[in-house]
Amino acid sequence: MDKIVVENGMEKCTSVLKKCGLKMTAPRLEIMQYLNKHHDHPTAAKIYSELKKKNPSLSRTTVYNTLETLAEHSVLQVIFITENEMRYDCNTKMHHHFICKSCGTIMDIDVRCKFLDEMLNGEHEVQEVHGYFKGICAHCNGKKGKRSS
Amino acid sequence: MDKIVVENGMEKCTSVLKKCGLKMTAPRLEIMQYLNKHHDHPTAAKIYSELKKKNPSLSRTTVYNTLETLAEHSVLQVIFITENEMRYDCNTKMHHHFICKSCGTIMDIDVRCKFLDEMLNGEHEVQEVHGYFKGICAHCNGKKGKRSS
DNA sequence: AGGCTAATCTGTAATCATTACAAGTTTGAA
DNA sequence: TTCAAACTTGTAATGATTACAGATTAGCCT
Repeated sequence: MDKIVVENGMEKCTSVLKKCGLKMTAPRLEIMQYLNKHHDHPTAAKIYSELKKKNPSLSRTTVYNTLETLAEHSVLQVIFITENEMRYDCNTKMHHHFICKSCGTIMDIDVRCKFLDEMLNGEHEVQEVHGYFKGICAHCNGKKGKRSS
Repeated sequence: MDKIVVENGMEKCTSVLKKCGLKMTAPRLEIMQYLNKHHDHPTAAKIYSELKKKNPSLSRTTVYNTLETLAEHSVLQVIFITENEMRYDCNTKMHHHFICKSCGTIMDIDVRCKFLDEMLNGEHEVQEVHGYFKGICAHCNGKKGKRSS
């Protein structure tokens, strides 16, 4: 495998791995970097095919293993918004998503509704909040709305 | 296949099918009835295995086809809250779900947040809203909360 | 710097939910 | 009753994900 090259901006990734007690490996750094650069909530297949180009020895299994490991350490979030495939998001704050049924863009939506605190705290112990919306985004609607990265 | 038996409470199902321009068949009635009776958001596999007991000629494919057809006609809703499997809900009103990480119970949660109208209307065209929460339900927490069916 | 060991990576094969397809069956209308 | 379209059925295919076992490596220790 290629030697690990610490590119600009990769320091954050290495410190995250150290904090988690995980070894610093090329696949991990590459996957973390990819997710930091691409906020389009890619699938494992997309990540694999993109990274495979630069690192042909990369294994599909490694991508799955790495994503699972990083998710376990809360370095990234798994979301289910399209059928039968996991998507990954390095934004680990509680937030919702909006998928455009026309172009497929998946956007983050910050949501902080009172109902969560009011209705659920004290009764259920909420540990994760996920939400998703489907429709046609402003961009596809021809309106002036801007599309997220 | 067995003759279609219109049991008590099945009239609603037959009228729904008629309204949708769908033919009245045993699998459809059985699946609709099952979902009307069981609000635990079953998977296709669960529905299949349960209905197979009474109707051994039932095909897995039929269950999938029927669920897809009914979803297309908005007779039921597909939700993704557990990994890699679809779950079905005959409650077609916009609502969210809460899954207990301990017992697996999936509960409906009515949500009507202003943010939807305020933040999205006029820019994105929202057609579907889904949301889900994960945590430990009141029942598993030993609190007095009641569990939905 | 060199050696060691647990952690990690890799490729192949298995799993599991879902879908495709083609042939047989049935509903509902004429 | 007849018929065509709609529907059901079983088998085979698909595609994402996981299991597994052997090869490799990061990071600690000396």
